[in-house]
Amino acid sequence: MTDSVAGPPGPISDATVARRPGKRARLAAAASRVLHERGVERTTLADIARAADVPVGNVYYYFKTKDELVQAAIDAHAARLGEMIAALDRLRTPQERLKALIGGWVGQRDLAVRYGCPFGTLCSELDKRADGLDRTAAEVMRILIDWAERQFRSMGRADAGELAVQLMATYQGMSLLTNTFRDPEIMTVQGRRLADWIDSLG
Amino acid sequence: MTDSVAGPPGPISDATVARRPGKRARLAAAASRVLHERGVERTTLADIARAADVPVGNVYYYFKTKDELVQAAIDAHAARLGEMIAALDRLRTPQERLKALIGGWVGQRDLAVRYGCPFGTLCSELDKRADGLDRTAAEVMRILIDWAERQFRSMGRADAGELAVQLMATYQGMSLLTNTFRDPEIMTVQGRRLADWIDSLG
Amino acid sequence: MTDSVAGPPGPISDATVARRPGKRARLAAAASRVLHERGVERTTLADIARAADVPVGNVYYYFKTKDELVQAAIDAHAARLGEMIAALDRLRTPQERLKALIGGWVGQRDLAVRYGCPFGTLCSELDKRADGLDRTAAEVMRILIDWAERQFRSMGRADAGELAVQLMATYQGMSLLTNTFRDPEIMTVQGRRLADWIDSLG
Amino acid sequence: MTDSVAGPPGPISDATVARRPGKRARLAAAASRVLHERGVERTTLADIARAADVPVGNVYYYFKTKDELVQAAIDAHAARLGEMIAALDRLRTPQERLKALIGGWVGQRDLAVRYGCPFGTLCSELDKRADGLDRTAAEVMRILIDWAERQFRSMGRADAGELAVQLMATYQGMSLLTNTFRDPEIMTVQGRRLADWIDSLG
DNA sequence: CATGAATGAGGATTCATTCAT
DNA sequence: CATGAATGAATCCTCATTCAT
Repeated sequence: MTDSVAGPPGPISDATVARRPGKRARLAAAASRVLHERGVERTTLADIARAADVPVGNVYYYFKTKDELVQAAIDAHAARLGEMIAALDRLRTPQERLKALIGGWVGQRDLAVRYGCPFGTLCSELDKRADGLDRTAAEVMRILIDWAERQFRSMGRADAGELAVQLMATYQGMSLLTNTFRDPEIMTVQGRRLADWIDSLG
Repeated sequence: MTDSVAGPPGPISDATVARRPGKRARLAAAASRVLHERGVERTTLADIARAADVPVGNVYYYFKTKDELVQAAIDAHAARLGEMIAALDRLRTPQERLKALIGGWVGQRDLAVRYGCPFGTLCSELDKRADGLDRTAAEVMRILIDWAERQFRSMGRADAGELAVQLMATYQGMSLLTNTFRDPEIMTVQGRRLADWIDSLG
Repeated sequence: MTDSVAGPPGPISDATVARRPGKRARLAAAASRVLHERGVERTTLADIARAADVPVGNVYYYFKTKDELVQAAIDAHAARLGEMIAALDRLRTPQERLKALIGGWVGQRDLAVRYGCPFGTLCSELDKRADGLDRTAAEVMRILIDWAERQFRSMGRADAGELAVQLMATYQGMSLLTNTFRDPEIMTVQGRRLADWIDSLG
Repeated sequence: MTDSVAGPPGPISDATVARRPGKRARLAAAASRVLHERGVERTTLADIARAADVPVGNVYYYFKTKDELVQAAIDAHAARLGEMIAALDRLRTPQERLKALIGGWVGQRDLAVRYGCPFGTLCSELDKRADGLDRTAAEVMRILIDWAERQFRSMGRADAGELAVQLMATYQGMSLLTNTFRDPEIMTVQGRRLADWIDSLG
């Protein structure tokens, strides 16, 4: 999953990397950002190429279709998610970890105001497409829910699965409302309520 | 707001309605449905015309642009929302009303599985567009939040506003997850949790 | 030629005229004006119908095609031209008549600034069309040139025909430049030069 | 001004020109010709593409809108005008230069018969459009008037400006009448009269 | 006669994808 | 490997003209 955002296809030699450092990664990163900002359907390949400072015709050397670029963006999200989880796991208690997660969400409230949750909006749009990208996106979403479930479980909650879904649902919903009403306060207030809720679970 | 889904343009006489019963309304209804199913960007005017069984060229007699059709779909949502609220208001206590609202959401879980919340996905997509449709959609979303706030207030809650946002956010998020994971159980389970939460508020 | 702007088709009874006084004439007048302002190709039947305050569907009772409306506008020009010539003919000398003609042109300079010569722009556009309307327009243009030729002839000029063409050409050209540069002064200055030229011819 | 008819977009290298010799220029030339023949409004992009032997979809690689194609046609006129003026300036006296200009007009009388003055008809049509193309066209028209004014001034005429406008107006008008009456003789006769007039100015 | 409504043939424009060098 | 250029299928929208009542 992280492989596909690492380098060009084929045997990765130092020479290749030296010649074109991270052109593929740049495209994946640009795709991730632009797809969030403009939405999947409104984003053209030219948009992504421009954002990555890669000539349009060259994009197809790295990604054969637009779908593959979307897939790369999903993978980029997965990679970032992995890093985030690794960082959270360094904290002591599950409560701390969950509240740190929530804190991260609230910290990104300005992005939510403008474009909503980077991954939620993606899932929402991908559902309308015939390709199987929505399944891949679901898998990535599942990673975080499973992680949260583990936290709730280690807090001794028998309904850990339901709590994890509730946490993620509330986050997705508050991101959507924050975006709809262009109001960062929604993130702040609901984030605080979520943290209190975590504390109340014992 | 209901006007635009009622009849053809110009003065609406009985004769007119008798001659062409609800072609405009049919288009608005079709727009509402198809936009939900396929998403705003992927829906073509031909799609809507076909769904309403109206020749493509004729659509423009009723709606001058695609945007106006989207607006009509928003208005249709607003109208349905108005009816729903009127029905809910016939119930005795705010708790009953809120739980009836939640029950309605859960009852529509199969739709959520396939396409997500009809209005949330619309808001999410409209945000990416330059036109002002997202503002109109926000107003409609506001209506239900304000209604919920009134219920919480009449339950004596000082934090009624925050509770209303939380309720709506959770609904939006659980719809999104239901859609993403194609799992109606999410609606059932989270709906039950929401109802319990209402009861717990006293 | 004037007949076609007078009344509805079929036997013209007083009753008919009384019922719908000048609806056809109103359409012809509106066509004449709007075609000048917007140009033939950019003018829609709806534009003309609106300007004449006649329902769109009703236009076809009076004019079966857009071409017929253009023809009616040409006829309206011819009618006005006839009246103008009749008025000019009441003046004493050919010099007076020609200079009155020029004075009339200069008096309409604000219209020329905005839209050019009503008839010249029409001739110019009609030439690009496959229909025979350009021939009709040419006939109308010929009327005024012939009239001018008669004036020059009665001034004793053997080259009356050439002078008439020169007069009309200069008028058409100064109208075009006035319109292109949006400068009414061009009409005033060149009008004065034309008048001086008339005087210089003896 | 000549730039836009020179080559494809982006930095113009010899290699580029070698690879695709003048496709953009071909489109501009085709636009210039077809717009004159059919008029701006009646010319479709497909017409121009066909005349340039370029696939329709490819036109947009060179010109983002139809307006840009019109602009390119204007620029092509400006370029030709520049060449013509350069050639005229090689003649000895202003009288010779002006009469050579008139001679050129008369030499193109067959084109005038069929379609009118290439630039005058353009100015006439562009005036009806909301875009700013009419202003650009006016600038090009101004170039020739200013040049003529310089000739009249170097002939010692204090009213050089008025004379220049008169010259251009007469040309525009005689082109229009030539086109309207489909009579090349008008160009010949009025051209001779213009030449005589130049001589009479001393 | 009157008129709101219907119809379908274009026309401009966009864009994912492919190709030639 | 790189890249400007090419391609054609869609899509939104307009409008003259016709129709039903």
